[in-house]
Amino acid sequence: MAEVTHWADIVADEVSNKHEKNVVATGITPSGHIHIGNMREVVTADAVYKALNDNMHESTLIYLADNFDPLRKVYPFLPEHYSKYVGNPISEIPCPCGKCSNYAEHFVKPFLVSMEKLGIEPKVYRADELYKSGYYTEAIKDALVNKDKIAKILTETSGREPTDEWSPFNAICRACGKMTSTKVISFDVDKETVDYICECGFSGSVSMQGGGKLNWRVDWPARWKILGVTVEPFGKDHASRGGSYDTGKRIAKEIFNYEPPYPIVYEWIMLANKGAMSSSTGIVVSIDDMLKVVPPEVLRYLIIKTKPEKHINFDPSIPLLTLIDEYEKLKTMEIEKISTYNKRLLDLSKATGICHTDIPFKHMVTIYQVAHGDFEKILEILERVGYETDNRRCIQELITNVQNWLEMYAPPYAKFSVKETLPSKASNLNKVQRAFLCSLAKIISTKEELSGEQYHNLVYQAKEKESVVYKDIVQILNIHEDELAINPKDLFKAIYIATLGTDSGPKAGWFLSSLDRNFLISRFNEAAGDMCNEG
RNA sequence: GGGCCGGUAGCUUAGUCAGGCAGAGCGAUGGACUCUUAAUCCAUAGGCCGAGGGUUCAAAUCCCUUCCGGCCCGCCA
Repeated sequence: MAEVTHWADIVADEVSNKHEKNVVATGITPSGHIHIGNMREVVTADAVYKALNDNMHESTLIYLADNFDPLRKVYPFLPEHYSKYVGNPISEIPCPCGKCSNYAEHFVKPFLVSMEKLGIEPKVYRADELYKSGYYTEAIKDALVNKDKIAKILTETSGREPTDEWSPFNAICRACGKMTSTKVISFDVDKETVDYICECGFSGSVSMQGGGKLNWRVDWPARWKILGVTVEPFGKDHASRGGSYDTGKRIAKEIFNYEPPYPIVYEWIMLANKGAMSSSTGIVVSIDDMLKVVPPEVLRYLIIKTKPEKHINFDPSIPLLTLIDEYEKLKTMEIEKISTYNKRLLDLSKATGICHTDIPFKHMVTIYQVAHGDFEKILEILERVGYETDNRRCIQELITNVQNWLEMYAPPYAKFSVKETLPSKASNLNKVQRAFLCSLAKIISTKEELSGEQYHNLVYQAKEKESVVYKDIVQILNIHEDELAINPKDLFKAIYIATLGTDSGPKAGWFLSSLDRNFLISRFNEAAGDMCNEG
C-alpha cells in the first residue's frame, strides 16, 4: 500500500458510492460558549465536504443550531435570575448581553464568525425555525403514533425503560414556557395538535408546528430524514453502545424508514498542561480562545492531518511554533517535492475565504516586536520588506495571533525589544566591532533601501578583503589589510548589542530590514563612538 | 457495572477495514556550506508495532486474554 489516502477522501469515496448527492451535517447546541471539540466537528465535516466536491460529487454542508433545546441549568456565567428560564427553549429566552435576539443567538453568532475565519461556509439551519415552519410535523406524527415502538427500541438498545408517561414529544407549556415540566396526554394527527398538562398547573394543547420538540434521541434521526443527512461527524459521547447514534440508527430505519448517515466519530482536542483554563475549572477552551493564538489555516491543518479518532494534544507554547513551521514549510515547498499525501493535506487545510497571508509567523514575531505592536508601523515595515499588504484584515488577524502568543506562550528567547537608547553593554564592544558598526552606518546612509538579504550579505561578506566593509574597517583602524581577521559572529553580535543589548537576536536580515534606516544610522554611529568621528 | 477510542523510533504519527520486507516529520548524532539565532543541503543512528496466547507458509494488521491512557452511558446530547 504505497499510496496513502487521506481519511477525508476515504469517507468521501465510501459515501459517494452509496449516494448521488451527499449532505454532510453538523449540529451543536448553543447553550453556552461553543468550545473546541465542536470546532473539530465542523472542520472534520468541512474536510469531507471538500473531499466530496474535489472528487466531483455533489454535496452540501449544513450546520444545525440546536437552539430549541431547553436551558438545562443556570450556568456559572449566567446571572441568578436566569433560574426562571431553566426548562425554556433557549431560542425563546433573552440573551445574557441584551443585544442579541435571543439567548441562543448570543452563542451562535460568534460561532458563525469563527467558522467564517476557518473558511467554513455551511448552510445554516436553526432548530426553532425548522419546528415552527412545520418541517418536523410529519416526523412528530410518526414518532407519536409509534411511541411504543420507539420506547421498545430505546429499551432494547440502551437498556433503559421509559416510563408510561414518557413521550417522544416535549410540549412547551403555553403558560410558563417550559418544555421540561409538561406531560403529553394525547394528540390529534389530523389537527396536528398535542394535549399536555404542566406542573405549573396549566393544561392545554399546542401545535405540532412549533409547540414543542422531539427529544434528542428521536429528534436526531428525524432530522436525518428531514434534511437528507448522509454523513455526520459526532463526538464519541454519542458513539457508545446504547448511545444516541445506536438508538438513532434503529429509529431512523424502523420508524422513519431512512438509512442512517455514515458516522464519523471524533476524539476531543485536549489542551496540554494549561491547567487554569481547562482542567481545574472544567470549563473548556472556546474556539475564540484557540483562534487567539493559532492562525486559522494552521488550526485546520492540525485537525485535518490527524485522523478523527485520535486525540489532539494542543499545546500553544513551543509545539505550536513547531506546528506552524511544519505547515509553512509545506506551504512554501516546491510542488514537485511534496508527497501526494502532503499535497492533499495542504489542499484540505486551505479553504476559500480563509485568511492566508504570505507572511511567516516567525517573521511577524520579529516585525511585531520591532514595531512595538503599532499597526501602522507594522504595515510600513511590511511594505518596505516587500510583503503583500492589501489584505489588512488577514494581517490584523495574524498580528493578533502573534501578539497573544507573545504575551501568553512565547519562550524567552523569542522575545526582544529594541532599546530606546544605546544599551550600556555597547561600551564593551571591541575596536573591530565599533569600526564595523561605523562602516555599516555609512553604507546604510548612502543606499536607498536594503533588503533583508542585502543586509545579511553585507555582514557576511565583511570578512572578505575585497568588500567595502572590510576596507572601511581597515581604514578606520588604520592598519594593514592583512592584520585584520574578521569573524562574522562578532559582527552579528555587535548589531544585537547595539540595538537590543543582547548577544543574540532574531534573524539579522529580517531584523535589520524591519528597522528604520535613520534609526540604524544614528544608533550604529553612537555605538561606534569616537571610532567613527575619527574615520 | 456496560461500552467506545487510542497505545507503532526520544516526540508527533502513517500503515490496521482488505495479513505480504514497519514508513514519514520533528528531535538527536555526523558531515557540507566557515550566513547564525529552531538557517539550508547531505548522511547516520534510533522499533520485541503496550504484554501474553491463538489462527496462518506469513500477523502491527485477524481471533481470544490482559495491562496502560483518554472518554462515554442512568433517555438531560
